Amino acid sequence: MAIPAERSPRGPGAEGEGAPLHLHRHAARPTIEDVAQFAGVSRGTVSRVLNGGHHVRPAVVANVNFAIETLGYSVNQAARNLAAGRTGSVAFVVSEHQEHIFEDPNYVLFVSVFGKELRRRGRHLLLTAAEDTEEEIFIGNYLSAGHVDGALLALPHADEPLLARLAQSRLPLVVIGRPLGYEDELSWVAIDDDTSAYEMVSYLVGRGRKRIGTVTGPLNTSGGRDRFEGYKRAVGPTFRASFVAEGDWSLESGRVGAKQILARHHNIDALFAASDLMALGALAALREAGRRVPHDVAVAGFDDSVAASLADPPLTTVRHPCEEIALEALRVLDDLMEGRSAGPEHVVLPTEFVRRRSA
Amino acid sequence: MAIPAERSPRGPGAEGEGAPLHLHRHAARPTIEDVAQFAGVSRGTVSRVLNGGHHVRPAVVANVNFAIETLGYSVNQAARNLAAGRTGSVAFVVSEHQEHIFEDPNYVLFVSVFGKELRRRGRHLLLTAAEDTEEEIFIGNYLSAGHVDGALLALPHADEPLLARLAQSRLPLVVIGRPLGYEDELSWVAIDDDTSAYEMVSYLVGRGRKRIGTVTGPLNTSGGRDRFEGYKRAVGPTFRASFVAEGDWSLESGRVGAKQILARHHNIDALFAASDLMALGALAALREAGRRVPHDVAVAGFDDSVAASLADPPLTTVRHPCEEIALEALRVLDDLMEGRSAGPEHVVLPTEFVRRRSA
DNA sequence: CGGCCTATTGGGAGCGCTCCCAGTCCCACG
DNA sequence: CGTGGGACTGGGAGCGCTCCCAATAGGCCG
Repeated sequence: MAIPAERSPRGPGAEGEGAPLHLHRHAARPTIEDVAQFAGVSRGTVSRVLNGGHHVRPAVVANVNFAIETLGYSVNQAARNLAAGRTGSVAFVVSEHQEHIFEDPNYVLFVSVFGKELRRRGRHLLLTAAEDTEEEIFIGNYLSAGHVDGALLALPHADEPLLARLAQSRLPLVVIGRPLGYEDELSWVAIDDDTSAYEMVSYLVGRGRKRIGTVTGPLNTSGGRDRFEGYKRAVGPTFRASFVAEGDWSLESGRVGAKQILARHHNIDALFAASDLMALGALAALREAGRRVPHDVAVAGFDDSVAASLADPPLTTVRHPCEEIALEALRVLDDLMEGRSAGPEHVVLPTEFVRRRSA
Repeated sequence: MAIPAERSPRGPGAEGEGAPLHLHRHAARPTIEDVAQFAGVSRGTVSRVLNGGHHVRPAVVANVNFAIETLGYSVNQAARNLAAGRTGSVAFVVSEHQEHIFEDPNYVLFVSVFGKELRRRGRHLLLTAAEDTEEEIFIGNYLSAGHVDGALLALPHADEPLLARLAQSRLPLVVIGRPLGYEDELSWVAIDDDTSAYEMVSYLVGRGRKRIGTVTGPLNTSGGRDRFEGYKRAVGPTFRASFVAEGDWSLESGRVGAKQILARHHNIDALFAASDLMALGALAALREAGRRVPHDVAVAGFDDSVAASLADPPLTTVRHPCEEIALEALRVLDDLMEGRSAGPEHVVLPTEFVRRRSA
């Protein structure tokens, strides 16, 4: 019942000879019209209920919902998107080489949260990794061509041509992390890297550590730069460049960086790595050099990724609220897409000091 | 030009008073009609060109393509999907806990390949992780409700209720890896785990190793089981259960497993881990136990993931052709979705022995 | 040279929604 | 009791495609 026989076949042809085959494809998913008929209201009313139920009597809302439940109706996104003039998808753009992406648990977490949340809103997540400049151009074109309603960007490097391109398109955009050079024009969600790093290094100082080295993130990213600034502020006048090595967030770069510093100052008593992964690398380097952690050298990481608690010893680190960042970015993007926000929005989320055994 | 003034506004209202505002949204993306007009053909012809150009004169095809290029036209997926009666998306379902997923580079590679390839075909990738039974039910309903055109499954465990549920839905489905218990009814793409493992362990035997331990994958997965079978076949009558520890693919389980075997047989001279990650863990355990690799103990992994070449020493392993598997799975799924295949299709892809320094 | 067949082409119908204009109904107010 | 106005509803129009039927244009055979 409620799947009326008059659901007309595709073309005008082939009437009366028994139901045309293509009518049965997929057991005829019910449409909004079926629901309307079942509930004894009009298509318009069902649509209203589907979209928040405003201006519909509560009793009618209940009726319609009952019909929806009974018929097992679920909205056809394609039709909705076409009618509403949107695409129904949001892109998540990362510009990194694949090896790095897979290494970084944060990305995976972002993807997971974005995917789940967007599905709840009847939207899709489009994953795009810009591995080289050519890809970036393709992506830029693709995004500007109107295939997506908005985009979430995680572009660590400051010199992104993609960013410049997208900044002037009208596409709703939210950047994860502070976009160097576009802080004012674009919306972004980030943490206070500087202060977080400052607090961590101050903690090391407070524990009596005197010779504190650091493996920084890439200094052309806001995260890398700001965490380094925090470190400098905390060590104060004792700062010396020979205590610093620049890494690229990766485990390997942490190992190499720690080795360099160790070669220059065999007596360092603490090491602040700007990411957990690099801290893991540093841990390996220290082990190889025969240093005990935290007894000889205290090690601090950043991110509080899964790796941090699995490390040996578990890492003292700064919790980077990835999930909250993801949700907040989504909220800002929603506002942008629905035209609810006046201008670029900037959100800074708090971090949290996590003390474990490495420092 | 070519954006004709007669593109009618939404409703019948507000004519003649200058163009209604909403006409300008997004700079009016050109439609198939605009292209048709520009090329001097009909909508139908443009559509034909868009879909392969069959039954259209080459000269006309060229014309239409020129128009498309000139106007910067790109198809509106929502409209296409609605008209074609499909959803335009494909789900990739993984059932694993998040920590494991992020640990496994294979998944990330799959996601990347699927995403890129599907985008090329104008489809979306829907990522869904079934973290618990409740989630599985939700996903099962969601998929069966007709929100996707097909699904790719990576469900390592044999006892998947989700699998049972989906197996009887009419949804086109391709499983990555051999689905224990559903080998015949479902399509799948896999490698020959048994033979690959057999060859690897035979290699160890051929190098004169006599006491070969193994850390297996979960024995309720086809991969774990089959690699173990290959190991048993290769060691032959010298097989003893005390040389075996069951792992769960994770690094940590590799370490634990190796330690167990080491405790029982302090004189093992080779170790076959059913995954690179577990081999990495085993490497750590051996290092802690003061064994040199490969001098004292040869170590072999499986997968040839990025981790394998970064390990110290680099791992001798079996290359698992992830990318090829992904592409093949997509092809099979395409066939299924387009109704081109008669029944379930089964593909077994070749692996490759990769010799590095660990064995 | 006429008729038949096939390769092309045009364009009507419709996919399942959202939007929005016109009512319709009902209640408070004067 | 008449009227204005707000809360609800119904349903036409249209989103931009694909499908498919009918129509046209050649090409080939007898």
